[in-house]
Amino acid sequence: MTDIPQPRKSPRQLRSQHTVDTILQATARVLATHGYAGTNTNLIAETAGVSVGSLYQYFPNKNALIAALHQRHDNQMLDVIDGVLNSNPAATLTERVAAIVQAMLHAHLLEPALHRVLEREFPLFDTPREHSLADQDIHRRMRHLLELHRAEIAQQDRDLATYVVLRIMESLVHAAALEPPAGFSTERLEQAVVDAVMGYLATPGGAVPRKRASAPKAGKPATRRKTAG
Amino acid sequence: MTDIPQPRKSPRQLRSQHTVDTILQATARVLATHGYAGTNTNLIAETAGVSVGSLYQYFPNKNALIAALHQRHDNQMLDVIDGVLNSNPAATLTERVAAIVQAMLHAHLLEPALHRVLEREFPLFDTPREHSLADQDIHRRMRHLLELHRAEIAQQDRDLATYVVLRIMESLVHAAALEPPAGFSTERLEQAVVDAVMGYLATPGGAVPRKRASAPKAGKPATRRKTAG
Amino acid sequence: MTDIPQPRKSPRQLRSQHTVDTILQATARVLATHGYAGTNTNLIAETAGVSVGSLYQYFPNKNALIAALHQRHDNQMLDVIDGVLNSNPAATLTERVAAIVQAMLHAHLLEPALHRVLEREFPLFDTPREHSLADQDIHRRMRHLLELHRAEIAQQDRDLATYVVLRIMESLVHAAALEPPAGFSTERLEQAVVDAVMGYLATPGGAVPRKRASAPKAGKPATRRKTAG
Amino acid sequence: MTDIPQPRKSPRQLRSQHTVDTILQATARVLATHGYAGTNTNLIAETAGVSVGSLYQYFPNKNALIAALHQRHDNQMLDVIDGVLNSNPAATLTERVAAIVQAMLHAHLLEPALHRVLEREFPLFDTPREHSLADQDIHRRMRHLLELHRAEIAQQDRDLATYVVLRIMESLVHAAALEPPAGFSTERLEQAVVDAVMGYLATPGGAVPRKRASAPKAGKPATRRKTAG
DNA sequence: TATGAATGAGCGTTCATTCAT
DNA sequence: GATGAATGAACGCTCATTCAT
Repeated sequence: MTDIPQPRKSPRQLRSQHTVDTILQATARVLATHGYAGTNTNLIAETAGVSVGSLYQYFPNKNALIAALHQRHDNQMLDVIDGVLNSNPAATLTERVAAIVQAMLHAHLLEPALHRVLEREFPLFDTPREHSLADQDIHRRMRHLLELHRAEIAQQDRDLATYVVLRIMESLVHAAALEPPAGFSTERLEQAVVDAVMGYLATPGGAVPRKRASAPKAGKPATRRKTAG
Repeated sequence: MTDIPQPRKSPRQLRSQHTVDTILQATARVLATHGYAGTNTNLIAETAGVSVGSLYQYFPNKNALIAALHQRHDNQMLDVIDGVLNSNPAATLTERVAAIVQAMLHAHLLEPALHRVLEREFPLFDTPREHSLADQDIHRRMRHLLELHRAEIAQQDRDLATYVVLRIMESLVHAAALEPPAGFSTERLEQAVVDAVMGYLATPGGAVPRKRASAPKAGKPATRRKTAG
Repeated sequence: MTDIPQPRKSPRQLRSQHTVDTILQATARVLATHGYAGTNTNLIAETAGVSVGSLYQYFPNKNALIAALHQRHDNQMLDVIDGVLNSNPAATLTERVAAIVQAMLHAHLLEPALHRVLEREFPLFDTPREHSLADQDIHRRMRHLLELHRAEIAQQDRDLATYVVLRIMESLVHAAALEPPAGFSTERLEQAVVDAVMGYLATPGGAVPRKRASAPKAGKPATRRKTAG
Repeated sequence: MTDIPQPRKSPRQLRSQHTVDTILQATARVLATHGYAGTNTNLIAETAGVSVGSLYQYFPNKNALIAALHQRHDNQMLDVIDGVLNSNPAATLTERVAAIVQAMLHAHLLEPALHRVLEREFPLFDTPREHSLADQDIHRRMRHLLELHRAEIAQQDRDLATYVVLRIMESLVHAAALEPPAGFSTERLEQAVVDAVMGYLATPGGAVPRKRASAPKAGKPATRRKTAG
């Protein structure tokens, strides 16, 4: 539980790097096909065509394998955001958010079973979501994106907004990709994620009087101004 | 994995009912303090001051204990929504959403460690999110709420909206209560959840041209009409 | 393992006797339908419509139940033999053996599953087949039968013969009733048991020179005289 | 109950083979000394001087251990018959049967306690006596033996005769070796087994009128013709 | 370095038996 | 007597990890 999930040794040789990759692939496959409960290091090693001993040469323990997979996933997400940031400089925020959501969804749809497991099994869950480096990078990139489009955003606190947007994206993309509710196409769900993100950003925020407010007049929806000229 | 998490026998005598409660309390405590990996039935029984045999008299297996805890939690959430629905008939949607969010947050803050574990460990996760009865009720209630306030909502598909709103609430409330980002007060996080929900509902949706549409001109934000009047 | 399998108290009252019978019936049924591994006292009690406590009022432990069932079976066999002995005074040995075999077979065919289990599970197997009273009675009756027909028997030692005949009957009747080889009708198997018993009895016995005998001439079958004029 | 009792992996290395042997020896010893009820995998492993893990590396479950012991025993019996078949071509059927009986008895007398347990505990007893390969071989060999000596046999159906002979041998050898009745020497019991087998084979069979035949006149023994010229 | 046989603590679960009611 | 909730020792089995080869 309190293990350091770092690769035991950084593979300097090519062969080692290849072995590490193979093991990780095997871990993903076993996790996806057998679920967490059915996953064990011996099976992973066997699937990878490697001996258990070798596995432990590169990963100090089972948790490290899962942590590495999380790492990998975080990096993929990071790449997704980076890709969007670095292309089409003229795009609107909505377009960019849509592009990110679409790419995320796509990534999750490649191995839904694996992601279903990864979503639940976070080996170091004692430590309060000790953000991985990639995780911090993701935050930074997203914050940068919001900064770029600050004119299109009603939310004032961009740091908080970054956090909220990432949470919304994560949960809704997971929902859409991994446990899609019956009756809705992936396209509509995808659109819903974008709606949720953009809707939040378009909201000034903090407008609701907390507790004990004299009951507002009527059913008028939250008033909203266009966020940009 | 494919177990039926139904109590083995419904306790008829008072003594039995008490035993069941005690066991569930103990499960929550052990889960919260030891995490899922550190939780085992013998420890639960010991903590409950009960023999393992008694535990298995009422719960067919370990998973059933967790499932029961989920059930309990779902029912709490259901009560929260019901409570809001049944009070203050003149309230706006925003106020009601705010009330629900606040109550949810409050509920999660009572036993954050337990909820942290419950969030990840869903013993029946093979079954494609086979919504518990309470879960379905929650959906129904929320849909009813949106129906009541349909005039304040821009999203057309109220079924989809219900799903999205519940997902957003769940993920952001969890985030706010169980792994709050440093630097933000609970109040602000709470407000952010409301913003996200209301922002989404206020968005007409579907406005984004999908793939390969003639690239939009410029950085115009997602257009948005006032949802009502 | 070293338990005394005697009923804890002899049921003097009618109600008690009935309870005991019910429990024994239930034991038989559970044993037959669930096999030994699937049989447990709680299930037996439930099947009998009686509480476990009551069960233990009449049987000191699980083994006692099985022992009682064996007892019951032994008594049935005893009755079978008695019945044959007490009828048709003019019958030949062959006819009587045939009648016994037939009755035994019939008895086993009523509850083959039960007998299959009973055959294997003899609770006191440590004690070297401590013959039950009924068992001893059976031996006595069979010896008496052979005595009556001594003129038709070639085997000299009637005590040994009794033992052998009972063993043959038991094993072949079990085989015929409980695991009949494919391709043979019950009738033929039944006949085979009679053949085996009568064949043995018709053999003078001890005719084979032990080890180192000067090799006999040829393939002549074991010569045999008619056993009786 | 419905387990496949195949070794989990066939040990390729010498060390492995040795481990397997040791485990089987230990199983036999524990079974013989503690009985089936007193036998458990941890004890077996301990007795073998091996860890439970190792035991389960080669045997999928407890039953597989017993099944392997049965296998071993079946093979021994097979060897016994083969040995007799391949020696002394001039021997009569009686001599050969005597030799087989003697060898079987001898084999059982080496580890009577073990065989006592094995006789009762046949882990695969659900499967309708799915004869092991060795078991089938035994049948084939015995049938071949009867074929060779068909001139010395009165029973017409040699397939049925094979079955009956094997059952008789098995039950009487067990009786003689494992629970010898007081008062008889092993030699006499051995002779009795031979008598039973040869007596059965010398009987034409089927001579008994079935049910309700006009009652035969008197105590004439089962008539019997000489089986061969 | 790689292998894979071996380890053994530990877990989920059962069930014969007891005893307060 | 009868009940059935409670007990808890014990067992089958797993699997992360080690280490001799």
